[in-house]
Parts: sequence; structure tokens; C-alpha cells
Amino acid sequence: MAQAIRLRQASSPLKASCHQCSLSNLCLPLAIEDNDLERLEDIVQQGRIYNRGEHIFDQSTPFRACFAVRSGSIKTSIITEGGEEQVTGFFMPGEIVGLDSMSSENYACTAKALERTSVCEFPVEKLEELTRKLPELQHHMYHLMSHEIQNSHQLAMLLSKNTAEERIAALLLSLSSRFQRRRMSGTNFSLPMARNDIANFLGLAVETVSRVFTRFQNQGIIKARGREVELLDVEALQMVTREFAHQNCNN
Amino acid sequence: MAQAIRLRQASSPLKASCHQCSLSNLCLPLAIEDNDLERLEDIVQQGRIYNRGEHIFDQSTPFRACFAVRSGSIKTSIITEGGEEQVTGFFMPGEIVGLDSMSSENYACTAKALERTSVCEFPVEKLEELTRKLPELQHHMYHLMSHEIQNSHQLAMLLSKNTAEERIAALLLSLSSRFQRRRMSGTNFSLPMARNDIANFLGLAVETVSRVFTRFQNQGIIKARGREVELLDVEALQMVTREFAHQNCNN
DNA sequence: GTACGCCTTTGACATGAATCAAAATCAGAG
DNA sequence: CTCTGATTTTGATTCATGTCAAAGGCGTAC
Repeated sequence: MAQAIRLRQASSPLKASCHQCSLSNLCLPLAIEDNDLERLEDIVQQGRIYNRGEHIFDQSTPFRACFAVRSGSIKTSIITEGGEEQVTGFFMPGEIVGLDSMSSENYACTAKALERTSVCEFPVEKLEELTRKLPELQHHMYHLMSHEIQNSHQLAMLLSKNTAEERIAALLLSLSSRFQRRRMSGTNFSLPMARNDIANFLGLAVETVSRVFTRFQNQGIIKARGREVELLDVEALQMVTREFAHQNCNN
Repeated sequence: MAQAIRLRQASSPLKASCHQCSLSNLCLPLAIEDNDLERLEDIVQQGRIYNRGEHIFDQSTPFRACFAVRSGSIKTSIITEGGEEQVTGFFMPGEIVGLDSMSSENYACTAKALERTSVCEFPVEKLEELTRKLPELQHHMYHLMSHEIQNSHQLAMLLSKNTAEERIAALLLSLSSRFQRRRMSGTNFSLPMARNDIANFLGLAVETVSRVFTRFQNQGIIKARGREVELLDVEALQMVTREFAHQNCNN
């Protein structure tokens, strides 16, 4: 511990303590037995704290590490040649950012802190090496990556087949369940991202997002004041997301 | 070799010969040094041949293996609770199907042969084990998976920001480059999938796909008769996909 | 060769969401 | 606390694409 403090004073990254981290049941340690945990701690660096708007990494810069969100939240986005932004994901505490760049030369997207955010850093080469030694960790990496593919397919589906209302309901429910995983309220939370980011992520215009929010509010399904959201009727929201499916069931 | 023939006669899966396969520079062997190749061959099974419409695997059945396309082509799709289909990808010779299910209990999608198709089969447990022993193979797996995440993000982007024409131009160009990788004509090929599948994949109505094809044809950009396609003006197609970006450049 | 079903194309019309415009609200800097 | 720019909301209008309807073309099976 004294060692760690000395390191920090030398402005070197602090060695992380996964043992003590409250997110260890969500994050990478989830996959690892207690007595192997130290080996993960050996390669993890507790990164610095980022202020809102700061970049954790930038698209097309050399890929060095994956990051686990410790607190705060992150949005990832791709910038096209024409300078258009496409938000590809939002990441909350315990979630891993950068998997889409694994084994690429450069980062495939840009990661930006949506609020004051701290992260843990997993240098790639070391991570890759460690996954060779810890089969469960390798397995978990495959799991995380395949999960991200599935997520992305889900998103594609949402974008190609669902209405504005369905997309927004789905996002609210996704956020809700992710808050719940962290033992926070699933019905009363504050959105980490602006309407603009929601719109971009869901392939809608900002105005449409705004309109749907007020529509949901008028229907008594949610209560929203700025970024503060309260889900008043979760079942109704679930109905909205499945409406599409239900219609087909009845035909 | 005699051994292999005997196996086939016993209607057991034939041991594949990656050494002799013309796709070895596209497929998994790409990542492996010659003297390690046998170890891959040890775990690969040359799967059977599937007729058009046959399923290689089904969503929600136990995940057993990834597949490399040897000849023919495959489409993958997700079926929602309501029975709606969403096509998530098309796979051509040398490409790997099933990565989105890696380390899941069950297949995340259904894979269907679009034409007479043969595949090689990589049982998961063996593959996972082998990747632990061959660092380059592990690296390549990470690479393939992260690439599929990126692909999927690209698709999401196409779906959320681009017009029907842009989406279809992008698909045609993607197919073109994939044919070229196999040293086939990049301007003269036959689409393995029906208009319906294209429409579903790109989040459009069949009618829209059809209309865009005829519009492109009238503009002299392509020539299409049924599934036979000739790209007459590749640059024009590239212009279409980048039009969106260019507009913003000029502003 | 013919008939059947399926896939594709074409046309007319309806609509959800984008765009344009502007007011209202919020948050950060000084 | 006040100003200023950014974000959010609301309204009016437009447009690309979906939907409905029907005809045409193609391949397969008999």
C-alpha cells in the first residue's frame, strides 16, 4: 500500500485493487477465481479521472488498452470521413470500453466522458497474454465480445424495424436494467447523456426524441425533467417495445 | 489421406486439409504458421454440404461450433419473439460464421444456406483450447470478433443515417470487394441473396430495393437482370455512398 | 410444354419522422 | 447574480419511404 502511494506521488498510475472494488462482480474480475485475481491486478492500472467532455481515447490513434468504467459514464462514437458523428454506445460502471478495437492497429472509435468519470486501464498486450494463462478470462473475453456483437445486432434491428417510440422505450429500459444491476433504482435515475446523443444513437432527430419524451409523459408512462427521469409505468414501456412483435402475434 | 477417405466412407466428418484449401489465405489458417497448421487441421471437421434453404444452425439451440464458409454463401438472421426476421449478415467463402455466439450457451442467430454451400466446422471447446496454445490464433480470433463488432456498427450507421440509395450502393460495393478478395470479378457477379433478404438486411421495403435497382440502372451505374449484377460505374457508386459525407465537407 | 407459385417490378397513395423556424429553459463563466 | 451560449421544447411544413394493389417474369415440377 505504501508502495502504491509512493507510485501515485511519482505521478505513476496507481495499481488497482480489484479485491476492494465494488464493481468486481460486474467487471472482468467476475470471471476470475480469487487466487488468480492478483494477476489481473498486476496488469490493471487505475487510470486518471476525466472531466465531462474529455476524451479517453481517439479514433485512429494507436490502440493501447481497453478500459473499464469505474464511475461516471462514457459514450463511444465513430466519425465518418465527412465529419458526421455516429454514437455507437453508452458505457456505465462495470462495463468494458474498447472491445471493438481489440487487435486492431488503431482505435475504431472515440470514447468521451459524459460526466466526471474514472476508469481502469487494461493494456492490450498484457491482457492478451494473461487471457492465455487464465482460460476463464479468455472465455470471458470471448463472451464479452460476442455479447457486444449481439448488442450491436439488436441495435441494428431497432434502427431498421422500430418506430421512434419503440427505440426510446427500449433505451430507457436498457438503462433501467443497467442501473438495477448496480443496485440503484431502476425507475428513478438521471440520464448521463444529452437528448442529442440519444437522438444520434437511435438514428432520430433531436426534435423527435423530445416529442416522444413529452408524449410518454402525457401518457403517464414516465416523468422527465431535463435529464432526471422517472419510469412510472415500466410495463407500459415494455408493451411499447414489444408492440411490434405483438401485432404480428395477433395476425 | 487414406485415413481421411476411410473416415468419410464411415460417414464420419472428413478431416479438412487446410494446407490444400484455396481459401487458406482468407480463413483462419491466415493467422497460423505452416508448422502449426496441422494442429488446426486436427480440430477442424469438414462439414457436410447444405442445399439452398437448409439451416446450418438454429437460434437458441446449443452452441457447438463456428463455421467457415468453403463454397456457396450463408445468411444469418435473428428471429424476434413476434416472429419477425432481421437479417444480420451475409457470409461468403473464407468468412467465419457464429462468432456472435462465442461463449454463449446457445446460438444467437440462425444460419441458412443461400445456395448449395459447404462449410468447415470448428468445435468451440477445441477452438478455445487451441487459441490458448497458439497466441497468433487467439490474436486472430480477437481480431475477427472486434471486426465483426465494427462491421455491425457500420451497419447501424448505415441504417440510421443513410438513404435507401446509399445503403444499397454500400452493399453492392461490399459484395464487390469481397468477390475481388477471392480473385473473382468485382464488377460482374451474381447476388447470392433475394431482394427480400437485401431489403430486410438494409431495413428497407422490398419495393424500395427494387426501385433503387432500376434507378441505378437508368442512371447507367449498374446493369441488373435478376440476381446477375454488373457494376458499370464503380466510382459513381462510391460517390453515392459518400454523398452524405461530401455534402458536409462542402458546407 | 404447360401450369403453378414465387420473386420482382411498377404505380398510387399515406404517413412517420426530418427539416426549418423560433421560443423557452438551463448551465456555466465571469 | 447576470449574461451568454447551449440545450430542449414546440409548431408548421416537407419528403422519403412504407404500404397497398396489381401486373409481369422466372424457374420448377409435372
